[in-house]
Amino acid sequence: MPSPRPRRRNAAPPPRRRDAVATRKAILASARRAFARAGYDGVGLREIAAAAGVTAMMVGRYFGSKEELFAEVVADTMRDPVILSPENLAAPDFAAALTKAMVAVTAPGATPLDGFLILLHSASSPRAAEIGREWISRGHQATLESLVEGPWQVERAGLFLALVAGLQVIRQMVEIPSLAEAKPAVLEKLLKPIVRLLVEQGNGSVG
Amino acid sequence: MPSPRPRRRNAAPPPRRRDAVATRKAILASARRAFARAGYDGVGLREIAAAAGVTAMMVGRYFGSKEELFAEVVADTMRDPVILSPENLAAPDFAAALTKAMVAVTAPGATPLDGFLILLHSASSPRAAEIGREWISRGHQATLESLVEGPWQVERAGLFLALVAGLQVIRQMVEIPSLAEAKPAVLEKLLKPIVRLLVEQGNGSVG
DNA sequence: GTCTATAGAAAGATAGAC
DNA sequence: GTCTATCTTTCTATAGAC
Repeated sequence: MPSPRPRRRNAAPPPRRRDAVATRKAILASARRAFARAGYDGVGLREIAAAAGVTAMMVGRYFGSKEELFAEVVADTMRDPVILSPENLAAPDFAAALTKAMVAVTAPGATPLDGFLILLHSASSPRAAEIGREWISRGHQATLESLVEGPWQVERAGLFLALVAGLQVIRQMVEIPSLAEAKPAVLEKLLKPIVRLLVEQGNGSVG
Repeated sequence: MPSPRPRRRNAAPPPRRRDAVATRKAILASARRAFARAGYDGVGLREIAAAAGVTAMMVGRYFGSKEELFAEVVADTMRDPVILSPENLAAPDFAAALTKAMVAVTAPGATPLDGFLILLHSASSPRAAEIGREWISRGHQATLESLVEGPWQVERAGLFLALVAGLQVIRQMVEIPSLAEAKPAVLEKLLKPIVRLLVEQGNGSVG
């Protein structure tokens, strides 16, 4: 065997196609879509990689493991809140603004709130649930507690989170027609007084 | 090899230990616990079988497949509702009764509502989600629609379901401390007016 | 009726060529 | 930096002994 490797010159190794940062970004975006749709256990690294245009091995190379990839995706989606956004919090009637945003982002097919959705779909994995608990507790729960007026801020902030989670479960995850096909205006009308009860003052004398 | 099978007489084949109905019941109970804890994808047939004291093969023998076993477990848990129980529906102040039940069954560690919990944990499996959607739509949603007074029964019934689902997500699945460690009395006090808004009449003029 | 043993597919992770 | 190929484990489902 005189020439075992006659393919190419040794001087100019061809840099395949894409650079590192673009590949990493593509994998992250693909993983975000896949986890939101099928959850941590419901999707494989091969599938994520294929949708990103690379092979499964690249995922391990860039993120170490599936779990680390998941953690990064969650961090990415939780970074800028869409319901508790600065604009909504600064609105004159922020209960109304929160309600409107809540209905919009939990619409079937809507993806802006996929951070929450990823957690809901992935809660069967203990490790995934723990990652999500950290983000919600230290992020959204804390924001809400400082926002809610009146007594029992902690509990009322938690109930607000429960309401958002429940809407997402019924409308996006299980897709029960009663809410999945409901008109946004109707939902807003029904939800607004509930949100008011939770975030505005004057709820200490009920019951 | 003169006597290849000298173990036992051929006249009295020993019926191992348990009868069919007891084994089936044990498998069903084990599967219910396992699915509630880890979801459809999060648990294997081996684990379910081991907790029931049998081998994985028996599960296939009694239920055909994992999916059929799951469907039977869901049917079993959905059969008698614990929040929408006849007693609660017949209570003088049924909004208060529903609220109390809602807080009780979504307490961390509580398992009476594991039908819902199983679905939440299993929603990443498309087939499991579909099984759950059928039960909720035709069962609880229908019951609620006939119970709710006033306009928009469909949407308000759905919102009630969303509230229960959200409580279960936050308190049992993700276990956010704000609600998981909250006093039941506080939660009842905060939730009662919300439940009233949803199930009692007179909510057509808000907004 | 219950078991051991295994087939066949798919998962995550890794080695090594180029 | 990217690939093909493979290791190891784990899953569901099934065949066959007793």
